[in-house]
Amino acid sequence: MSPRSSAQFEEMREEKKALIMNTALEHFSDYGFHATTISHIAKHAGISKGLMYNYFKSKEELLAAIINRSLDEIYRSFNPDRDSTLTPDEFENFIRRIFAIFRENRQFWKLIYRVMLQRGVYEHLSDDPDATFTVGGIPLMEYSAYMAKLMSDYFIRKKETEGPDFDPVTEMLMFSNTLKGFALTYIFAPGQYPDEYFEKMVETLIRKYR
Amino acid sequence: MSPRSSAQFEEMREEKKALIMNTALEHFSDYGFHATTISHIAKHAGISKGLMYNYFKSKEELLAAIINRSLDEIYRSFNPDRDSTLTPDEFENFIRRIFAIFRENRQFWKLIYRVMLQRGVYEHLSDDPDATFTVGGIPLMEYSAYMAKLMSDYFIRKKETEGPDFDPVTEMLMFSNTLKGFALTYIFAPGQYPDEYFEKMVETLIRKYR
DNA sequence: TATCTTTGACCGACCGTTCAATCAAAGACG
DNA sequence: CGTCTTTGATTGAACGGTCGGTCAAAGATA
Repeated sequence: MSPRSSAQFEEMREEKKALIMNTALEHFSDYGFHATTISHIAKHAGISKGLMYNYFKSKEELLAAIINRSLDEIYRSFNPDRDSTLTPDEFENFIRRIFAIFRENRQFWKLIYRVMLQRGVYEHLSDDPDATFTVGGIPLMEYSAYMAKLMSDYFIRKKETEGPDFDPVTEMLMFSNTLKGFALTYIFAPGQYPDEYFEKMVETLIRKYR
Repeated sequence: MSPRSSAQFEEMREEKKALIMNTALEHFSDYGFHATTISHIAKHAGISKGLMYNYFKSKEELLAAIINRSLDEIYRSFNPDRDSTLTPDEFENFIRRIFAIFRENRQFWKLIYRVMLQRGVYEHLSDDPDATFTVGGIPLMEYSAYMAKLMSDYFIRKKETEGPDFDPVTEMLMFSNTLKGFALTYIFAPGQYPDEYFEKMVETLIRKYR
């Protein structure tokens, strides 16, 4: 370690890593993990194949780095009150944030859908202790469970104001799967409907499930 | 072509093709197209690698054959009145059939989700004129467009009975994306909820959108 | 024997990964 | 300032391995 290598050199290194990660994200999310070759990523990033391995020790570590970076980005922009229950206003805000996150990180979500749905890739990543995904320091699985609980509690509490005909489980499943369906359309076929439709859908979701 | 090869030999050949296709479907849908090797399929089908090429002239032709077979199966079990409009009863029946089709052809739908969402694989298949998918003789795209029209008309007609507050476009998008979300859950995480929940969801969908 | 089916060794292509060699830039020295 | 040394980023040929696909030959059948 030479003394000059501290500040600005580290920064340049991070910039280059980011360039590689952006290029790789584009390719992974469009073509999938297996179909994307290191050579393609390198060529599109404007560097040689070998240099890739000065920044990431394997193709899989590159993938893990991309996922972790995006998870952190998302976490920073989306942090509903923890240790608290969801108010209707917070619930409404949650729906809006979710759609915003899909809009701002579309490529990442494409990647996630493909990788998570691809048996083998995700399992292999899970086996590697260095690649355990975290969201704001919390293991991803734990974080998901917490969010699910928050949501579930919200619907259970709604029963008190909505009357005895209200089935919280059914309503929550309807809500979450509708969201899932819109996410899929929005991520993989954003041009299928005009943008106004998606905005309208947000309002409809809020009206129906808030 | 030997003279005796007509009836029963052709039948045996079709049986073996079916065996290969079933095995391949299992592997493609679980691991994806690229990650599945011809050798694995052959081994699991109990034949040699070389013999695969007596039945299918390439890995991609094998994939195309599987997709076409399943499309035909589905078409035969699911043929709502053509050249006609959808009545509420037919609409209800449509929802039930959709879920039944997802249940009966789960592996095929896993394959479809993965292949269709994977840029490159589908494009390559589309380029091959021999691999143009058809449903009951009709090109897949044409068939999809027809079904979408049928559905769209149904919601437009509903406006007459539901009053002026009813927005057919919004309602149809809510419906179709909810269905999409449930399909995704049902296909990729069928164990996430007990079977009764899915049955309940069918009834809820019918109640809300019929 | 003649014909058809089936095999698995084999091929060229391409994959992810490695590493010896290169080179521009920054420090050290005078 | 000019010259020599050191550094670490960068390259691309090369490697071991695996893939989809081929084909000569052995097996099965009649």
